[in-house]
Amino acid sequence: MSDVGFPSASRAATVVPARSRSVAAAELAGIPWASGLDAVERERVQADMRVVQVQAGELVCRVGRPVTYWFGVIDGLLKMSNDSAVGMPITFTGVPPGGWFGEGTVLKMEPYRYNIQALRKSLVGGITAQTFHWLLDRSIGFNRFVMMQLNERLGQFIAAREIDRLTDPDARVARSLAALFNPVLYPGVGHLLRITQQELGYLVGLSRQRVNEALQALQTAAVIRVEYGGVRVLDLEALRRYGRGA
DNA sequence: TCATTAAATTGTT
DNA sequence: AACAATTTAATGA
Repeated sequence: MSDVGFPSASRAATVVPARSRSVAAAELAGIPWASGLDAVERERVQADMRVVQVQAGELVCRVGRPVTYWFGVIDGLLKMSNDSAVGMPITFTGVPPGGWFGEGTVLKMEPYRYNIQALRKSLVGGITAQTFHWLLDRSIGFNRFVMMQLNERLGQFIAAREIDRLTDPDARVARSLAALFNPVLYPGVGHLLRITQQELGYLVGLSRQRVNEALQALQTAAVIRVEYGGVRVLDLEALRRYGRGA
C-alpha cells in the first residue's frame, strides 16, 4: 500500500527509487489523445510523460494529495474508489486501458478526490499538471478530448447510481461491463476486455461464483463471449439495455 | 521451437 | 469455501 514512484513535488522522488521511465515515440502513438497533437506538442508530451509499472494493490493517487499528474491507464486495470474522507466508500469504478482521469482536479488544482489503486499489475502513464494546462491552452484536439471525457464521465456516474439500485445480479454485471466497454472513455479496450471474474466481482460487489453465473447468462443471451481472463463484447447496445425493455 | 512445470483462472459443488 | 479442470506463462533443453 505504498505510493508509486511519480516524483511528487515533496518527497516521493527521494523515498522511492525512480521506477518511472519515459516513453518511446511508438508508445506515445498508442495513447488516444496523442494522435491529435502537432509535432511540437507531441515532443513536449514525450519529454514530460512518465510511465510506471504498479503492482496489484498499489495506490496511484490518494485522496487529499496535491495534484501533480494527470494519469492514464496504458495497460492493466485500476479501481477508482470515490470514498469520502471519513464515511463509507460510495462508488467503485474500474479503469481499463485507455482511461485517463483526474482532469477535474487538475483543472481546478484541487487535491485528488478519489483513491485509485491497481487491481492488477498495470502500466500507468502521467503528464504533469503544467503540461496538461499548456496543452489546454494551445491544442484544440486536446480540448476536445478532455471535453468528451468530462461529458462522458458525467453519464457514467449517473449510470453508476442506477446500477447500484438494480437488484438483479445479471443486470448489474451487464451494466458494469457496458461501462467498461465505453469506447469514448476507454478506447484501449476494444472488443476484448481483459478482466478476471474475480476482479469483476470485486468491482460489482458480487461473489466470483455469482459473476460466473451472470457471465454465462449473458453469453447465452449472445451479448458477450466469456474467454479465459477476459470478456468479449458481441453486442454493446444489448449489454447496455440488459435487464430493461429491449 | 518444443516439452515440461508452475501459476493463474475458470467452472462446479 | 473448496476442488478439479483448463489455460496461460515461465523455464530450460
